[in-house]
Parts: sequence; structure tokens; C-alpha cells
Amino acid sequence: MTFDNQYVQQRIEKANQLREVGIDPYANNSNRNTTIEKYHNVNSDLMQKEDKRDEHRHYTVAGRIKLFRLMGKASFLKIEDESGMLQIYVARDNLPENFYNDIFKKLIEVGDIIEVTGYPFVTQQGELSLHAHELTLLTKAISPLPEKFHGLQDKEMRYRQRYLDLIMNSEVRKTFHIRSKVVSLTRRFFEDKGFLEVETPMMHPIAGGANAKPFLTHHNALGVDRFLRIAPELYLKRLIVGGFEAVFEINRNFRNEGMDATHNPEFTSIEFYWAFKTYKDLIVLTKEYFDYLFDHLNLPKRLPYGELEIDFDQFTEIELIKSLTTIGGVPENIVNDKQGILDYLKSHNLETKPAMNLGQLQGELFDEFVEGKLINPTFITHYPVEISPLARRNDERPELTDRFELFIAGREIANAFSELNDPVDQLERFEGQMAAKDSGDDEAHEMDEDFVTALSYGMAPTAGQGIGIDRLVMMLTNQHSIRDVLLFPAMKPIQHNQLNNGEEE
RNA sequence: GUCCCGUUAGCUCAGCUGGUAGAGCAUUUCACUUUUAAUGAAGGGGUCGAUGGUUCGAAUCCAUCACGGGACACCA
Repeated sequence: MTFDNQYVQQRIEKANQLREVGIDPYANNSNRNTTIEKYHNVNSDLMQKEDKRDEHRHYTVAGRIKLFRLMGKASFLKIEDESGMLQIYVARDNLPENFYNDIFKKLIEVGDIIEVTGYPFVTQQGELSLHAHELTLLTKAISPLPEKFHGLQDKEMRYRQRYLDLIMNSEVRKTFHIRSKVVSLTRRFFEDKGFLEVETPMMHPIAGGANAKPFLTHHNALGVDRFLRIAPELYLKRLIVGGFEAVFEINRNFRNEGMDATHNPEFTSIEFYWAFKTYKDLIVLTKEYFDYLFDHLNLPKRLPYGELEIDFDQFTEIELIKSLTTIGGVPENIVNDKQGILDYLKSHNLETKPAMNLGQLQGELFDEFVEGKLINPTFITHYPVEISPLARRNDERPELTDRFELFIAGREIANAFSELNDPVDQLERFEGQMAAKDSGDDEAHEMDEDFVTALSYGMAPTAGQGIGIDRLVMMLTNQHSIRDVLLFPAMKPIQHNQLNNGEEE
């Protein structure tokens, strides 16, 4: 790490010059007494008044200089704090002797964080501003900011140096404010319903609760390998066995899979489990949850998503098998015919494995022909049992499960079901997954004997659900890459010494 | 993992079929006391992602690598 860039050197020199005249370029304290947003709120009355200034009001605001317009003996600055942007008017004769010429003009610049005291006034152009009579440098920025008009465009830099992205792009700050609110509202919604927030292990001896490849790490003291969790499900259900009747956990899951616009190796979900309820209760709860979010976020129910418009007042519900024909256009006579599906998929140039069972093939059909078409919120219900190793069988049709997934804008947002609580059935399903694993399916579910033991003590009838928070935030903020709703998305490290390559491995 | 595209000044971007690099903003110097991406004038600033190759000559053509973006595959 060096500061040998010419512009950085110039600014370091300015910091040194400030020190020489007794100004600390990294001041220890601030006397700010209002935020910029409050300043605007309190003083906007001047816009309507005859006298466009009020010298009896005094405020001290602080912020980063984003624009600097110097016009001889007076200047206009725009400073920004988290709450907003404010124009500052600085005139030579209102500041201490020589401060304007020797300090302000020469040693303070865009990017620096300053504090300004003055009174409110409205400029001839009609902008509420602050007339400065005191100006203090709080923090010297020695790296220059990106260009003022286009901002920071380079995606790689935006993700790697998110702080710069946040400085330059206010809409990015807005996205992450919404994300924070979504998490907070989610927590409040479930707490208000009587759910208990719990924390279960992130390091698992068995990576269970989903079909995915885990990250592997090692615990030195115990001398054992541990997996970063792919889902908290099996632990949360153990808590239901233990007698907690409504629990939720909001936290990270880790999956060692490919990365793309909707997948990051670590992602956030909420999982919740509710005893004495069924998946049908969860459909009602999910709608209520969305209403709650929209209400508290002050969002309209019809939201743009790229070219699409999503109507969050239009939740529909359809069984998976039925959606294959009505939405997917798959011929009705083949949806329950293994060979028929194989032929159909083949005729659409889609890869198939002959070892796939009927349920898996129906899942394939759904993924290919239905999923992408589900724009408005849609609950797809009654998944085949073969692709639902942890879900309760439907009482009338045991080849199906009491399960739904919620799709919005062609993407899976939530997965929920009445939980399988028959320990013998659960054991058999695990054994089925083991067989699938032996025959090459490396994402088949792991056997978790302790979980089966837990069920053997009796788990009340329970419904459980997971919601992908990142994808939900994408929907709500009209973002099309998961990286744009993650403050620090996963990135490959930069190789600094490229001369060394070829010598490794 | 695979395929396609990209990487040029601090930032945003030009740079055609190969002839030793340009603009705007920023920066430096000067002028300017109500500007709105302020304005006017002058100057400085580059290992053209890296390494090889082709060529008299490479930002430009070729190969390999690195990083990023998009699509596909897998997953959520």
C-alpha cells in the first residue's frame, strides 16, 4: 500500500500545511447541532417569506464536500451528511482575517469533511442554503473522489470499495436503508406474532436442511471438520420438539455453489417454525407479512421490476402439477408419465438423466416451463414427495406434500411446508437420499440421525418456512443483481504480484 | 465449470483497417462576492490489466494469465 499517486501526494502536502498553521486535519470533536435534513425542515419557511434570510437563527452542520464552486471572494459548496445535501455560502469577509484566502481556498477541497456554522437564507435562484461565518475542517480526505457528475460507474470498484460507492451514489445508500428496514420489520412482524428469535449453530457437523454443497472448515481443538450451515432448519425443528411453539432465525446461510445475479456464497434468510399450524396457515401469514412490509415501507402495491410490473395485491395459488399444464403448456397426458416427460424434455433439447424419478422429472418440467412465467406473487403448492425430503405427505395424496413455494418475477422467494414429523418416514426419506447420493447425486440430503431421534420424541404438527431476504430486497428495490443488495458481495481477491503466476501449482 | 464481452489519466469515456495517446470532470496557476455539472484563460498528469508472440513499428493483431460484467449449468 502506497500513497504515491500525484493527487494523493498533493493532498498529503495540504494536510501537512494545515498542521503547520495549527489546524489538525483529523479533528477530534464536532459541534454539529443538527442534521441537514432537519435544517431543511426547520428553515424551509424562509422560502415563502418576504425576507429570505434570518440572521437570528444559528446552526452548525457537518458533512463531506461534494461540490466546490469558487468565485473569487465568495464560494458555494455542497456538503452532504447521511440525511441529505446542503448548499453552503462562504464569503471572504464573513470569515476570520485571511482564513478564506490562506486556508479555505488553498487547503480545503472536495472530499473533505467540514463543519460549518451560520444562518439560513435563500439564494436568488431559490435554494435554501447556509450563510457561513465559521468553517472548520474535521477530516482531510487524501484520496480524491470520483468524478462529480457521472459518479462511480465501474462495477468492480463499486463492489470492492463499497464505501466509495456509498459516498458517490445516494440511491445505493437508499437501497441499503430499505434492506435494513426489511430486516427490522421482519423481526418485528414475527415478534409481534409471538415468535421467539433464536440463534442456532452456524458450524454444523452435518450439513442438513437443504440440498446444497457446503463449505468445509476445521475445528482444531476438537480435531473435527465442520460445515458452514446451508440451512438452520433441522436445529429449529429440534427446538419445536423441545417445546418452543414459534421460533424464527434471521441469519446467513453458506452454499458452496456457483455465483451469479441471484446467488452469493453467503446469503440471508429468515426461517420460522410454527407449531399447531399447517402450510395453509403460512399462506395466510405470508400475505399478511407482505402487507405489513408494504405498509411500513410506504411502498405502492404495484412495483416496477425492470420491464415488469409486479402487483403485490394479486397473490394466486396453484398446484404444481396443474401449473405444468395451465401455465407451462405441458400436455396433460404426460405430466404423470415418467417416459412421457423424458420424451417431452428430450424433444425440447433438455438434458435428462434416466435415473430421475417421476417427482424429479415433474420438478424439471416446472423449472423449465413454469417458473419463469410466474410474475405476480404465486404460491405453487403440493410438491412431489421425491423432491421434498423434509415435508409432510398430503393425507389424501401421499405422493405429494403439504408444501408451497412462493414465486415473484420468475424467482423463488420462499419455501414452506407442513413439517414431516413421522420419525420412521423421516428415516426412510433420509435413506432414500443416501441412496441418491450413492448413485451420484452429490447434493442429496445428508443423514442426520440425531434429528430423527429428536423427532422420535414427538414434534407437534408444525409448519415452517424460509424466505430469502436478499431476493426479497431485490424485488422491493428493483435491483437485478444480488450484489446490489449486499453491502460487500463476494469477490475474488486481486492478485497483486502477477509475475508469480505459473510458479504456483 | 463453459461461452461471449470488457479492462486506456484520480474518475467518466473516445481512440477506424497497426505508425509512439485524446476529451470532459478533477488537479496546478491566474481572474471572478448569489453559483447550480458555475464561468473564462494557461499548464501538468499515462508501464493503454499482466506476460509472451507476430511486425521495421502494437493501446490496436495473436496466445496465455488475472480481474470484472452478462448468459448458460448448479443452487436459493
